[in-house]
Amino acid sequence: MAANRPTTASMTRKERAEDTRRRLIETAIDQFSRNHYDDVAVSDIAKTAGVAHGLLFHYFQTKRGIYLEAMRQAARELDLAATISAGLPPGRALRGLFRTHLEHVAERRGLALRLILGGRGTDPEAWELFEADRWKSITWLCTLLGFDPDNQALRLALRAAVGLIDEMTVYWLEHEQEFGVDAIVEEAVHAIRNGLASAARLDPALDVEPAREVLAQG
Amino acid sequence: MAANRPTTASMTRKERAEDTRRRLIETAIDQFSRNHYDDVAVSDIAKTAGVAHGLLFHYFQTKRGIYLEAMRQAARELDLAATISAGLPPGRALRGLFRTHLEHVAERRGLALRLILGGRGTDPEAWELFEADRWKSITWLCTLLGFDPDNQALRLALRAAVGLIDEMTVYWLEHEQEFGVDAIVEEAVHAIRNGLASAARLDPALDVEPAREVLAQG
Amino acid sequence: MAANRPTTASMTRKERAEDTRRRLIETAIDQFSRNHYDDVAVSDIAKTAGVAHGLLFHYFQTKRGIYLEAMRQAARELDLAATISAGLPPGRALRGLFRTHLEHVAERRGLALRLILGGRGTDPEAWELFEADRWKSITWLCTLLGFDPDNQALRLALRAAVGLIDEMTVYWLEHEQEFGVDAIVEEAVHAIRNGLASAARLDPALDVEPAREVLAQG
Amino acid sequence: MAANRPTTASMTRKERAEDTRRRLIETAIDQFSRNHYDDVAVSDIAKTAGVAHGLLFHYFQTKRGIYLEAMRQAARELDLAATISAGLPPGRALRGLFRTHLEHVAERRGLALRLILGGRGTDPEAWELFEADRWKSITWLCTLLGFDPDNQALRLALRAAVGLIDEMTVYWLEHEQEFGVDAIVEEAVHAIRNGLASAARLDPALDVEPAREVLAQG
DNA sequence: TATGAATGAGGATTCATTCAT
DNA sequence: TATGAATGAATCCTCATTCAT
Repeated sequence: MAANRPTTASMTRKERAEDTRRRLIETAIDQFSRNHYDDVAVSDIAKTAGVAHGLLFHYFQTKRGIYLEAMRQAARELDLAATISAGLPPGRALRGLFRTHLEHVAERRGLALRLILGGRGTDPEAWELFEADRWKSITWLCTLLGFDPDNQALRLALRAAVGLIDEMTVYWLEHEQEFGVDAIVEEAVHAIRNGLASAARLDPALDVEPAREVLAQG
Repeated sequence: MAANRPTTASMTRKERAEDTRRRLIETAIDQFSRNHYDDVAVSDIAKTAGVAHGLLFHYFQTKRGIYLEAMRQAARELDLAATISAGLPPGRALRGLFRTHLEHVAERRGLALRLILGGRGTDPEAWELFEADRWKSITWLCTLLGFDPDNQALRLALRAAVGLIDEMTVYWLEHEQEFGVDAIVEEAVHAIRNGLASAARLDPALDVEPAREVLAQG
Repeated sequence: MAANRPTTASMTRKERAEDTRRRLIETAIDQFSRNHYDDVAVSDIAKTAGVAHGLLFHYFQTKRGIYLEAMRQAARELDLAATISAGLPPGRALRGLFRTHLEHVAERRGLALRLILGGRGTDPEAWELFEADRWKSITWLCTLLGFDPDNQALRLALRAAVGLIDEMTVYWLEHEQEFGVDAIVEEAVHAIRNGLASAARLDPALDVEPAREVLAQG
Repeated sequence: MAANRPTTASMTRKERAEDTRRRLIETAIDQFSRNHYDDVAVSDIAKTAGVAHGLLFHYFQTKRGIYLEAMRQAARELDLAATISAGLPPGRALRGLFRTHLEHVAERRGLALRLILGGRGTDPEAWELFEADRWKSITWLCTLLGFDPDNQALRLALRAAVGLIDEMTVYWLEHEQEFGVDAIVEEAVHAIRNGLASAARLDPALDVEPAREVLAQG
């Protein structure tokens, strides 16, 4: 689990401190993606990280402190929107984004299943962290396709489509990838396109056909 | 909170016991749908139910015992499939089922948001209880439409469609029902129909068009 | 475990009550010889005896109540002195008494190992019950041999001899009776005879030789 | 109760910790030799030791943990064999050993009466601790006298002799030492010598006379 | 006599957090 | 920065005992 890093001996005091902090967060992410907040003991995190109990409080003040820090770090790692590559045609960009996302998620299975796809069941504040990323992606997509990101019908339909994609991802992860990544990516695009159609039904003022056309081409 | 019931005086000993038990479960459902397992204290449940601390253990042995009992009861209350009315044409039946479900869910908002739609984040064993209901519904639908409920592509696509519906329901609940129930029901049916199409893309051996047609008519 | 008794149906009300009581005590002896007082739950006794929880209190008022009643019953069952047969020559009587004791003890292994031979570790009040039996036997023996049962040296030496016999019994019970009962009985008699000698050394006023002679003949 | 120790102020942090630990064990021995395991409350131990409730668990994890640690410490303190002085003639060595043992036991009356001489009635695991010491002494004695310590007859007879000695010790302790230590020591030696004779009767292959002779001289 | 629901005190254990070194 | 001893509140669970039926 621990990557090979320079030995303790070869580090300056500051580097060692930085390293300790990193190790704590790393361990925290690991524990919190396995267990619920209340089922994780700070003393366990410290012990596993090989660090004195009290030091954890020196760095993060409180249990909730290290928890949120860990969540922030996890969100950063799995941030969909962070990988958006500008300049590509929308269909291409979206497909690339989904593929990258699936790869990330497959790598960090436990983390993803519990934190990202785990649903609202977890801590609300933490959920917001990940939910914010989702909305960032939705907003980005709306803008890309020339829609008003505040349109209620669009928001409902696209958020629901993301729900579909999340659930599909879970099924895919849990069934040892019986389906190829390409097929899943394609279904994700379909989900978005169907979402646009759904939005148009809920709000007839929307003209979604051009956008659906554009996304069809990848 | 307490429903109107016959007064304590008018009950036999056994009826009073039954009532106490019911009251405990009721309270437990309430508490567990507000807070996470670890954040609920058994003593609180007992106190709220107006019952001695130890009695709870007399009935349920352990905290987890009453928790699971409460979850089972909640699942029973919100069981989609339980309301299936036989004999109707599929499209009609499905729409009726969705409508009933949405009404239930609107009534038991807190419970639904945390437990049913709350996701895998909560207790795995509890999640299974609700997940089982979902699969029961999916299986019922497959059978109704003449499909093999074990087909992997169908399973993935329909489970994903349910994910969409759940997320749509959450959005609908959280936005004070800006959209009419009818519109949501209609979108849910679309989600299922799109799911069938998705399944056919993943598994070309499937012939889904007739079923999609049938569902279009409500 | 439960002996064959007339069926419940064939009993009068009073007999049934008597039977219930007996069953409770029987169960209590069993449980208390397996576990320490605090580790036995009244509810367990009641459940095992197949009797309502509260009924136990009807009969015995308190946990300690049924405990002492059970101990008394156990003491009665294993009372050494109870089997004393008058009229025999001392050596013969003593040997018969030891043999009977060993047989009893072998039959009620669990009970004996924990309660009788278990030592002072158990409840003092219960220990007294069994200790009293021991002193009764010692007194009987002194009288039989014409000694003053209050002589301190005799008391110390004979009580110590009983300690030897008890420990020998434990060893014998735990080693599947590698040694024949006859040999053990003979060693027990030796222990008593050595006890007399020991008493004489501690209190030179005692003349024990005649008694030692008498006991040698069996 | 508390021995004279350097004041708190004069200690390093580590020394103070060590001291706290010691104080906890000391208190535990005290409590457990007065009351049965279940009748001792951890919170009482902590309070008496003047230490926070939770600290006890920091050191010993569980109630049973501190209990066994206390028993081990008690066993160490009263270990007969630990005081064996090599090089002396057997009779002399044995007598010295008995005298030391009696002195120890008289000092730690409560502890001895309940734990060491208390018998099998207490916790089996704890009993084993003390029983092991007894067998160590018996083995030492066998070796000293040139016997095979695995001989069954010897084992039975010597273990029984130890039973005699224990019971004699109890009587002696409870009767305010009416008999002098020397007399008791001498009787203990007699018990061992009689044990050897007993073994020879049970196993005629044993030649115990020389050893009995040797022990006679002290 | 018999039942088992109801009570509430008591006790082990966990754990976040503080703090002296 | 780093350590781990110390604190005490919080919580689950057990169990003897009572009592209405």
